[in-house]
Amino acid sequence: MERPRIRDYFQQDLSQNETITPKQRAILQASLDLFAEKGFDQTSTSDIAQRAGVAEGTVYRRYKTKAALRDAILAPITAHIVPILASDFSEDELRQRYPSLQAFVTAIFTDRVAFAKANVKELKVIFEMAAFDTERREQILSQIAPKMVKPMGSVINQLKADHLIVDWPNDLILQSLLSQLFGYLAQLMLELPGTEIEREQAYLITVMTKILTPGEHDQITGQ
Amino acid sequence: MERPRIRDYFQQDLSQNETITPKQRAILQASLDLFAEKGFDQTSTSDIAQRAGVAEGTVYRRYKTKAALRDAILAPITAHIVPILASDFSEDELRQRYPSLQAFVTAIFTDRVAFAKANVKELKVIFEMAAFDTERREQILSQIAPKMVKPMGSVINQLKADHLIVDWPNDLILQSLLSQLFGYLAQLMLELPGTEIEREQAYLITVMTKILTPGEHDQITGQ
DNA sequence: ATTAAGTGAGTGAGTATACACTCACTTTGA
DNA sequence: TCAAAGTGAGTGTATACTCACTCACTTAAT
Repeated sequence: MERPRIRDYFQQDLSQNETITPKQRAILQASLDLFAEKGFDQTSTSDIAQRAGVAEGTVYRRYKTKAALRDAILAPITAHIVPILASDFSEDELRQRYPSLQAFVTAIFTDRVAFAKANVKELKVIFEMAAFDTERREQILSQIAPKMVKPMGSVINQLKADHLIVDWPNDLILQSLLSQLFGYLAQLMLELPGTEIEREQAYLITVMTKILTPGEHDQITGQ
Repeated sequence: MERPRIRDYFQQDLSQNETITPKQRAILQASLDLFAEKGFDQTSTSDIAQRAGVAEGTVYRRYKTKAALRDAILAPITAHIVPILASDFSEDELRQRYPSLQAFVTAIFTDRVAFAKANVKELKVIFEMAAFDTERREQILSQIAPKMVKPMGSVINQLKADHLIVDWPNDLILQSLLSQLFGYLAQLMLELPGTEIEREQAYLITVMTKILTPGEHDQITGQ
C-alpha cells in the first residue's frame, strides 16, 4: 500500500542543465513565478528582468522569444510528465496483478498527486496555455492518452475479472479518475481558501476507492 | 427525483436590456465568442470590431474600456449565479426534509449542471479572470460561500441525523461536491475528446451518491 | 407639407503607449 | 587577451483608446 517512489527529479525542477549561470537560473525562476502569478500575457519581459535582478537584454541572451522562455520552463516537466503518467503501467509491472482495488487506486494517485503538488506553478502555466490553444492541447493529450489508456485498460480488465471493480465501461472509469484529479488540481492551483490539501490528498484515494468498489448503486440512471 | 426547474434566464443570456442596438448585441456576442476562443488578452478590440462587423469606434461608444466590455458580458451571469447556487436551500425548501441522499445530490447537481452547460463560454471567461486575479477570485467566493455553506450544512446535518450520509466533517463533504463539479466543468470547458457529456451528467449524480453513502470504506486513511 | 434644427449611433483615421526584441558596447573571469 | 555574459538605450510594431466627423432619423417651426 505504500509507494514511496517519489521521483528524484521533483527537486531538480529547473536545473538539469549544468552549464547555466546564476542569472539565467534567476530568469527562469522569475518567469515561472510571474507566469503563475499574473499569467503569461500579463507578464512583460521587463517585469521578468526586474524580478530576476537582471537587464532586459540578458533575458534575450539565451531565449530568442518570450514564448521560447516559457517553453524552456516547461521543458523539464513535459520531458518527465509522460514517464510519470505511464509509471506503474509498464509491461513488467503489469505482470504482477494488483491484489486489490485500493492498491490500484493508491498506485495511480500517490505518485501523480505528489508530482502535481511539486509542480503547481508549472501546471498552472501549462493549463493557461492549453486552455486557449486547441492545437497544443490536443498535441499534449495525444502524447499522454495512449500511454495511459491501453495499459490501464488491461489492469481494469483484470480487476473486472476478479469482480474487484465496478462494472462500468473502461472509458467511464478512466473519466472518473481524470475528473477526480481535475478537481484536486483546481483546488491546488486556485488555492481555494479553507482547503487543507494534506487531508484532501488522503481523501482522494478513499473517495476514488469508494467510487470504484462494486455495489448496488452502480447502474447509471439517465436524467 | 425530477427537477425540470431550469431557469428561464438561460435563454435570456445577453439580452435583458431592451434598449440595445443590433450592433451592440453583435459586439457583446463577438466579444464573448472571442474571449472564450482565444482568451481576453489575445483578443484585440479590432478583432472584436471585425467579428461583429462594426467599426472599432463603435466598440468604445458604450463601453469605456475593454475590461468594461468583459464586465458587461459577465454582468448577467454574475447577477444570476448567486440565486442559482442558493436555490433549493432557501428557508422554506429546507423545512421539507430531503427524503434520501439521492434526492439531495440530484437537487444539488441538476440545476447547477444545466446552468454550467448553458453558460460554458461565460464560465471560461470567468475562470480565466479568476485564475490570475486573486482579489477578484476572493470577492466572487466571498459572495457565494455563505449562500452555500450554511444552508447546505443544515441539510447535511439532517441527513447525518438520519444516517443517510457518510459521517465526514461537513466541509469535507462540501469539498467533495465542489471537486466533483470542477472535474465536470473542466471537461466541459476543455472539450476533452472522447467525452460524452450527456452520460457524464447522469454519472455525476450516481458517483456523488456513491461517495456520500455511508459504508465501511469511510475512514480517511492518512498517507 | 416642407424645411430647418437637433440627436446620437456609427465611423475610421489618428495618437499615445507599452512592450517584445535588437545591438553596439561594457564587464567579467579564465 | 580573449571569449562569453551582461547591459540598457533604442526601435518597430501592435493595440487600446480618442475625436472630429457623417448620416439616418426625429422633432419643431413656419
